[in-house]
This record gives sequence, structure tokens and C-alpha cells, in this order.
Amino acid sequence: MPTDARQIRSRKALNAALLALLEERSFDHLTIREITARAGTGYATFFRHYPDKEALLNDVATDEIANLLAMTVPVLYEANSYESTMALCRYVAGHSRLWSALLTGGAAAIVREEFIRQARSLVEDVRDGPEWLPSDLGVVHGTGSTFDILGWWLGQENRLDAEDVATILHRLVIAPLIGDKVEKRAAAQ
Amino acid sequence: MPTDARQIRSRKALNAALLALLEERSFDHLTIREITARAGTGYATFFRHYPDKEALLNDVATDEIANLLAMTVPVLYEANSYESTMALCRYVAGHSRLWSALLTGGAAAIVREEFIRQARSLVEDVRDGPEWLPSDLGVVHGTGSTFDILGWWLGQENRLDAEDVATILHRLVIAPLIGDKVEKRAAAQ
Amino acid sequence: MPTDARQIRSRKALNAALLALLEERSFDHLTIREITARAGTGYATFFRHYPDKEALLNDVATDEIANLLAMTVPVLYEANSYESTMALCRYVAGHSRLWSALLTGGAAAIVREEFIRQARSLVEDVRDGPEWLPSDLGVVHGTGSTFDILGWWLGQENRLDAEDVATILHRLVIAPLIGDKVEKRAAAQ
Amino acid sequence: MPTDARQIRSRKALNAALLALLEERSFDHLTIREITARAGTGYATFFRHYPDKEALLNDVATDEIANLLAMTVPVLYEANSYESTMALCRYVAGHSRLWSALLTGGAAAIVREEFIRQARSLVEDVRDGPEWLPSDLGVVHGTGSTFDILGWWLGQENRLDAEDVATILHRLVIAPLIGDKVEKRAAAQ
DNA sequence: CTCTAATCGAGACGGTACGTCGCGTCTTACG
DNA sequence: CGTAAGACGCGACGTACCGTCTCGATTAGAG
Repeated sequence: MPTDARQIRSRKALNAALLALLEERSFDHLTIREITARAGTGYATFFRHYPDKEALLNDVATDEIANLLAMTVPVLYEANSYESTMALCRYVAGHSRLWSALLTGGAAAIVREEFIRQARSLVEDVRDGPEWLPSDLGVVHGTGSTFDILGWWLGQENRLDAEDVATILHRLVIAPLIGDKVEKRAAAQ
Repeated sequence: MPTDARQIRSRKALNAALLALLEERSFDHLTIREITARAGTGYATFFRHYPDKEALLNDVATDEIANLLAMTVPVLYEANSYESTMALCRYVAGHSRLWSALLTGGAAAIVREEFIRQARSLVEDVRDGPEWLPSDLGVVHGTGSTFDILGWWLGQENRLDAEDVATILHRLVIAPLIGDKVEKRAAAQ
Repeated sequence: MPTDARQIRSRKALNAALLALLEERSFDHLTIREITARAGTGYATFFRHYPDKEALLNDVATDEIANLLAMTVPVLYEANSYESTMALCRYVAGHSRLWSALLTGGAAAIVREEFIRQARSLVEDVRDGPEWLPSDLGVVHGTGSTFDILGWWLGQENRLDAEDVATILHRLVIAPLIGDKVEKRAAAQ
Repeated sequence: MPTDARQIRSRKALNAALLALLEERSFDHLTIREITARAGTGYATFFRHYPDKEALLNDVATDEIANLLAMTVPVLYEANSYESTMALCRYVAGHSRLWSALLTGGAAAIVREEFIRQARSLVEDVRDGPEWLPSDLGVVHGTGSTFDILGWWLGQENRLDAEDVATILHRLVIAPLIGDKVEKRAAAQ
């Protein structure tokens, strides 16, 4: 972690510039020159902080992905899965600015892969679900679908409420994976 | 459609070369020079057939995607959705060489997007599912998840039988979308 | 020499096309495709007649250059050099269409070099002028300057009469080379 | 004018490489890749300095041409034209390395045209020679012939002395243009 | 006048050079 | 004396032409 104030300023500027540009164009088609121009830093300065474009994306996304995963994975084990799903959706809604960029921006596909990759290494060998469902596939499907549904949600003009999305997510993804029926009672409250 | 024997030969060579290289490396990191070298054609010849790399990928994938979608979408409407799911899995197993490249190769993300894009424009305004589920999200989730599960399947060392995959696919994706319970009876036969 | 009517037609068309295009653009910047398009022949047909662009230019120019040289070289030996100069100018005036293309068109530099090359090999070791003037330089200067003056003449909007040009040519080039004073008497007639 | 040491180094390397290659091959048949390879610079660097091959040639030649012209044109007006001609020849002999490349190398034709072009725009409307000689033709012939004779001189194995060439140049070109007889007296000294 | 072989148009192909763009490194001039 | 500015080597891009080649379609001239 850098302590020099200038370094911190540069990193923040680069991160913000990347997120801003991802709302306009696909990640692959961004150039480092564009990012540095937007960030207001020198071109070479970029390389003093990151070896390449992907590294910057990682720096922006990896922590956030870990945070989100920390809320997603337990959903599959929690006693009350619907409540957990709700918490997940509320968290995303609370950070919608950043997650809009990551879930619907030009880097969605890359972030999605990283999301699943982290999930896989997190759950490794831990879970034992129903016998008809290979555990690895459960993780891939669960995290992938969750990512997609959240991405769809944030990509809409008129966004649904977090509650509605939680319901959908639970019915389409969570419940089929764990056979939970709790949602209806929770929703009935 | 070209009729000249030379054009047909070149196109086939380029298509095959792309599929071969996709088994080794990510689509973005392929160069056109590599593709033409592998195909045994001249570099400039590539551009006589396709404006860019993406166009070649489309030429390879679009028709196959349409075929697969023609089997996927009806699954959601068929009386016996489990049988339809089985048919889908058997079709993929029957063309596993090509679909391995498209589903698990370096272009999976792009093919996935095209798969969903085609599905969306196919189903446009047609379907009316349960009221709690926006129809567009149903399509995105259904096709996306199907794509992922098939991709996971073909990416495994020891592949499951088509029947097992159909069961999983039906339980995780199809049934939750349409509330069908038919699978169990069918599987019981 | 081809006898087939089709071959003759093609060659003529190509020759004419080259001359026409040379009035518009430099020889180097002409493409064979342009020439064949202008000639109304197929692209490959060009190569059935000439191995490359230069060969076509040679076919157009070489004979004409030889003709002109046959009138130029003797000028330096003739008893009455001014009369010979006049004859030369009249000949050029009589074929001004072709010579305009060759002397002022986009191939002038190449034709000039060929003109001097032919002259050099024609006069080889023959001439013995004044001792202060190396014979080879005499040829180079004589033919080169003649070419330039004729080129300047045909490139003018309002062309001088052949007589005036002959006078200039004789005073500037011929007389200094051979010390002839005959012109004045001839002009006085 | 660039001040950055790297830019200056690159430009010098490119200029030298061009002159070196011109001693071996014709300008048209040089490729930019060859020039940069010889210069030891990257291919793209060429275009950071010059838009094309011609621009590099100009950069090499234009100043030198201007210098030489500054000595050539006055020859026609100076009181003692023979002395001026001598000075011209001595100047060329003093820079024979460079002028050999420009006058006899593969770019001679192009340099020649530029030489005449500059002379024409320099003398524009100034000179009034004898009435039988159009002033523009006088310039074209004078500069063109001077160029040729100097080129012939530097192209010889055993070069004549500058004095001899000055004599030839004066007798063949200068004197006929201006009617000067001074040379003989000067040479007689 | 007919048949057969040469010539033609069309244009795809393998090459090679072009001029452009972006990367990641490394030097330089300036503050 | 440190840092931004940016020149550089590299390598892929997409374009343009070259000269070769394979097609049928046509057409000239020998029989």
C-alpha cells in the first residue's frame, strides 16, 4: 500500500477514470492513453502503478468482488437463504454506482470470470450438495446466474426494488440449488 | 454464398484454423496472422473474406448458435419440457467437437453474448411467464444459464452422460422458469 | 510480332491507355490495374503482353526514341548543322502528340535516361571532338540538353515555331559543341 | 527544429542511411524498412519524422540544393562569369561526398527536378536575357545542364580537376547563355 | 462454314510494403 | 534532483498492388 500522497492521488484518478470510461466503451477498446488523459496524469505514470490495463481493472474490481462474494456464498448455507439473498441485493443497491460499472460496463465479461474464479477457489471441496449435482457446477451456476441477474437489474432503465430482485434471484437460482422454501414465508411478513 | 472452389477452400481453412487455435488460446490474443498461418492462406486473403476477426468468429458461430437456439427456446413452451431438454443435450453431445470450441474455447464469452443476443431478438415480446418474472430477464437467465451448464459439461475431463446433464439443466434452470414437474415422471421411466 | 487480331487490339489499347494516363499522372504512380481499366482489357491480359509496367513503356517509347536519335546524332557531324537542327524540330512538331506525352508526361525522366543511354551506345568511341571536351560528356550534354529544350517547347501553352526553337537549340547546344557558325547565314536567308 | 537529443540522433541516422543506400540502389526501389534497418531505428520512427520517403529526401537535399543554387544563379549575372563558375566547381568538389550521392545516386532525377524547380522560383521574372531566348528556358537549360555536367563529373572514375570542369561548363553552358568571352583571358593567367 | 485452339474477362490467391496505432520502456528537459 | 512529457523499438493492423493462377466464354482462322 502506497503512503505517498501523490501516489494515492494518481491511483484514485486512474481508478475513477477507468470506471468512467467503462460506462462508454468496452474494456478491450480502451487505450491506456485514454485512461491517463481522462485521469489527468502522465502516460508513463500509469506504468509506475500498474503493469498493464488488466492490473488496473483488477485493482478496481478484486476487492469489491471479494466483498460481494463474501455475501453471496453463504447464501447457499444460511438457514434463512431468502434473508441472505435480500441482504445481498441491498448491498448491491447500496453500491450501485460502482457495481453498475462492473456488472454492465464494458468489462462485465472479465469481471464475471473473475467473480466465478474467486468463488470456485473459495468453495473448493467444501460443499456437498445433492448427489445429482456436481458441487463445482453448483458454484459456477450459482455465482454466474447471480451475477447475470444483478447485472440485468442494474442495466435496466427503471430498476425494480431490491426486494423484487431478491425474490426472483431466490426463486430462479437459490431455491433450486438448495431446495429451500423459506422465501414464501419471509415474503409474507 | 461464394461458388468459386478457391473461395470455399479458403473460408473452410480459415474457419478450421480459428476453431483449432481457440482450443489453445483466448480469442482476443489470437492474431489474424496466426490464423492465416495456421490456415495456410495468405494474410491478405483473410480480408477478402472477413472485415475482421469478429466477422470470422460470427461466420463460424452464428449458424450453429441459431441451430442450438432453435432447440433451446421451445424448451420453455413444450408440453414435455424434460424431453426437449434431453433432445437439446443430445444434440450438443452429437456436435461436441464444434461446441467444445465455442463453449469452452477462448471465445466463450463472445459466443455467449451472441447466444443471448439472438435469443432476445427471437423471443421479443412473445413470451408471458409468471408475473413476478420480467420476460426479458427470463430469456437472459434461461439462455445464459443453459449456455454455462453446457459449457461446464463439455469442459470436464470425464463428461457426464447427456441424460444426467439434461436432468441438472431441467432442475436448475427450466423447471424454475416454467414450474414444470414432468421431469421426474419422465426420468422414472 | 503477333498476328492474331485480338492480340493486336489489346496491345494497341494498352499503349494508348498508357499515353493517355501519362498526361495526367506520373509513371511511378500509375497502377497496372488503372492502365488495363482505361484500356478496357482484363487485368491478367496485361501480363500476357508485357512482364511489367516498364516493358510497356519501352514498347511505346523505344522505337520513337531511336527514330529521334537517328535525327539528333548526325546533327553534330553534318556539314550544315543548322539545317539538321531544323529538320529535327520539324520532325518533333510533326509528331507532337506522342512526343508531348514522352517529353512532358509523367515518364519524362525515364524516357530521358533511355534517350541518353541509346545515344551513348550509338556514338560509342566514334566521335572525336575538341580536346578540352571528353567525348562522352559531349554526348550526354548534347542529347540531354536537346531533350530538355524540346520538352520545354512542347510543354508551353503557346508554342514557339519550330524555326525559333531550332535557332535556340543551335545557339545554346549545337554550336558550342561543334563551333559551327553556319546558323546565322541560314537564318539570314 | 527539434531540440531533443533523441530526435536529432534519429534524423541524422535516417539521413545518413538514405545517402548510403542511394549509392547502391535507385531511390524508387528503396523501401522505408531498408532505410530504418540501415539507420538502426524502428520502422515506425521513420514516420514520426517524415510523412514519406520523398520528405526524407527533401530534408537531405533541399538545403544543399539551395546552397548550390546560391552559387549557380549569380554566375549568369556576375561580371566575371568564369571566376564564378570556378567557385561553383570548387564548392562541389569540396562537398563531393554528399553531392556524389545527390548527383549520381539513385535519386538524381528527383534532385534534378527539385534543383530546376527551385531555380525557376528563384529567378522568377527577374532576368532579361537576349530577345531570342525565353527567360524561363534560359533558367531551365542553364540549371539543368549545369546539374548534368556536374553529375557526369562526379560519376567518373578518374575525376577531372575542378578547373577543367569549370572551363567545360563555361564554354558549353554559361558563355552561350550570356555571350561572355572572359574565360579565355582568365584561363590564360 | 465449321471446329478447334488461342485469347480473352474476371477475379481469387500468396506475397510484400505501406502507413497507423497502441504497448511498455527509457531518455530527456524542465521545474 | 525528481517527475511529466514524450520519443523510441516493437509488432499487429487493414490497405494496395504486384505477378501468378484458374476458370469459363468468345472468337479467330485453319481446314
